[in-house]
Amino acid sequence: MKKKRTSITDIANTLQVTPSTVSRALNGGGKVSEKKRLEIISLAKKLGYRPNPIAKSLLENRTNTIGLIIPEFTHHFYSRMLSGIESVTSKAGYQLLICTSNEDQNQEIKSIHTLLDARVDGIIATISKMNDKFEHLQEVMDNDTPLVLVDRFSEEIETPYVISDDFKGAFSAVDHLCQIGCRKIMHIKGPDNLSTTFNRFMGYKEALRKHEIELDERLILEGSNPDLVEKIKSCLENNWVDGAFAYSDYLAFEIYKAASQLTIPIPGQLSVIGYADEPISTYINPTLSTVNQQPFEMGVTGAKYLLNKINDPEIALEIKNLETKLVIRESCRRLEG
Amino acid sequence: MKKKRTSITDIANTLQVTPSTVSRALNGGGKVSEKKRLEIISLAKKLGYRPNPIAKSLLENRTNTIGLIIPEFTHHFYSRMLSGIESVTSKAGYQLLICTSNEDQNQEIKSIHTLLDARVDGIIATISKMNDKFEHLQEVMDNDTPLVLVDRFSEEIETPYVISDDFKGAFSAVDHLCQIGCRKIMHIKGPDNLSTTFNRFMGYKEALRKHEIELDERLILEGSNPDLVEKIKSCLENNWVDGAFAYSDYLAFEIYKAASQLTIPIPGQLSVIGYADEPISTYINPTLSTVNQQPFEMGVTGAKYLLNKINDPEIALEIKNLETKLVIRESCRRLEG
DNA sequence: CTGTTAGCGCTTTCAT
DNA sequence: ATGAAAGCGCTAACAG
Repeated sequence: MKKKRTSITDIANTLQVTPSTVSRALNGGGKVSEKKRLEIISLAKKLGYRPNPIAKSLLENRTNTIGLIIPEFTHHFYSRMLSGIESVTSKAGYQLLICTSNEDQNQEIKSIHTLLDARVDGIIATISKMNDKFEHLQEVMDNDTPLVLVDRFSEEIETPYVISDDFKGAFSAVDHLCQIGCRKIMHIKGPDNLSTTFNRFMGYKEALRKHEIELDERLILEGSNPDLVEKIKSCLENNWVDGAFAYSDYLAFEIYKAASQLTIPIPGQLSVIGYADEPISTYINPTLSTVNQQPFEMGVTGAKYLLNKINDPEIALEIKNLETKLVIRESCRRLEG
Repeated sequence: MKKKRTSITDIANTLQVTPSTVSRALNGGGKVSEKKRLEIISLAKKLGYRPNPIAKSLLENRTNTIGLIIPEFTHHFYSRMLSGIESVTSKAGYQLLICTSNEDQNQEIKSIHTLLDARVDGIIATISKMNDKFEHLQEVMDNDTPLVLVDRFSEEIETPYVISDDFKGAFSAVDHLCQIGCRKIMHIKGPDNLSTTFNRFMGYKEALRKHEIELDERLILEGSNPDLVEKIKSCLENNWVDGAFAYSDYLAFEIYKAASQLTIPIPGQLSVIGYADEPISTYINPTLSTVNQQPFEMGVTGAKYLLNKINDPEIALEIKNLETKLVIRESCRRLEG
């Protein structure tokens, strides 16, 4: 059985005073005679007294806890975001209650209820890929629990967001490819239904438009395609491609595989840019150019905003579109001739 | 301001019964007339009643919360471990309160107190690299809060552990190098003070002994050395080396760099094995042989043990030494001639 | 079957 | 300056 911790009443009893007095002495606030104050404080220290935040929570209707829902832990992106969030919340004296959704909306709904039940003071969440229900998020808002959504955006739910400017990020990548002379630029799309997939595709198209390159439907591939590598190879073999922009660094790596199988040199014949600046991009050969989304900053920004909203619920609703950074590495080179 | 949630008393009042009755109706236990029971349940549903776990915690002196301390989020190893832990705890209806130590013992101490204050039902922790104080862990045990230490071991603290069998893991790696004909095997050590560093080094030595290879001090390098790559190069240049075992996959990658600078082919002239099976090992070229520590399993095992201990504090103290798996990839090849 | 009472640890009036 | 009392939401022991 868990040992009973010393409570304010224990101190009160041994000192022949009331709990109220002890509470006042410990919290500095009220008036207590200097003598008693010192007595109480020293006994508290001796007994290793630590206030029970649960009792306080019950009283104050706040828990000093932030709930967090992320799809999973293992992508570097989320780890970094988590670090960013943690760095802010821990400094502010908040604890983190973390749930994962595994990209499953039902689990997301369950997690929301868990967090709501736990009476967290606020929630930071990344909605799962497949999403068609929004009542649970509405529930959070109806409950006046501050909510900040990060990374993924949905038209359906009106709440503060911290997202990455995928449109500009993709645009800058493809714009770069064009500037170094690519004219036949492949794009590998991300999962359906994701705002990020859509926006990166839009950025791609806009960059082509700017450079007056006509969109070639044959060069738009679905990342979820089971024989993606074969599809890529067929594009490469037919010499349809001199540049590629992928939805993620992992999908860019698939391009590497295809190119390697056909012994097409990167960046000699093909320049490639990925997305997210995952660690993989610095390990593969040649090192991969990519778009950094600043996930740590995203976490920091989201957490700070949430804390502000907790302290001032009337704070203006904001949608922060974080700048991305184009990181050029070995996988891009100006086309000769 | 946060909206007041409907409480058991609210239901009691509107239905002209007492809170006890409502409690009984909702919890199934006691005897309540069928009629009232249905009335209460339906009203509870209508009002969206959700029990307040905080009140229950106060009463029962348990929180259904597990505290977790890890060095950081971004290493794949910890992410996987975290996933393993989460998969168990969430299924068992426990929440996770997560703190990071950033490998700083003072932060670790602070985190322990945070978790203890939060009255978590148990703690899973990976102690930080530099550690010379142990009172905080003792405090946890004195407080009768079940504690399981994972990944890193310390003689100083007697509690259940779930660790990876680093000795055997290292042994199997170096044994393999010997079997494919390596006789001059370099080792790059991990951080001082870490049980894992020590044990992997021991495994290395034992494998050499088994194959009657004399230890060559010149081939033992410190991973923390700022000009590690230069040191490695000097070993390679002098032709002292035909195999290498590194404390981590990242350190193994340093060997790749050195070899690449000297255009020494891997695995043609040099076989390399890393440790941990981090994602990097499948991305680099050639793909890196390594020792998989099964971090997910480690998390699962630690969490299960902790839950058992929470339910039965008298459970026998155990030190689980998880098996590792040698993963052979392209970076190893039998030496010709 | 249902109400009363008490209490988990703490804070906050309101008296004294 | 201090004590008494009430209450946060819930459960459990005890009376009816």
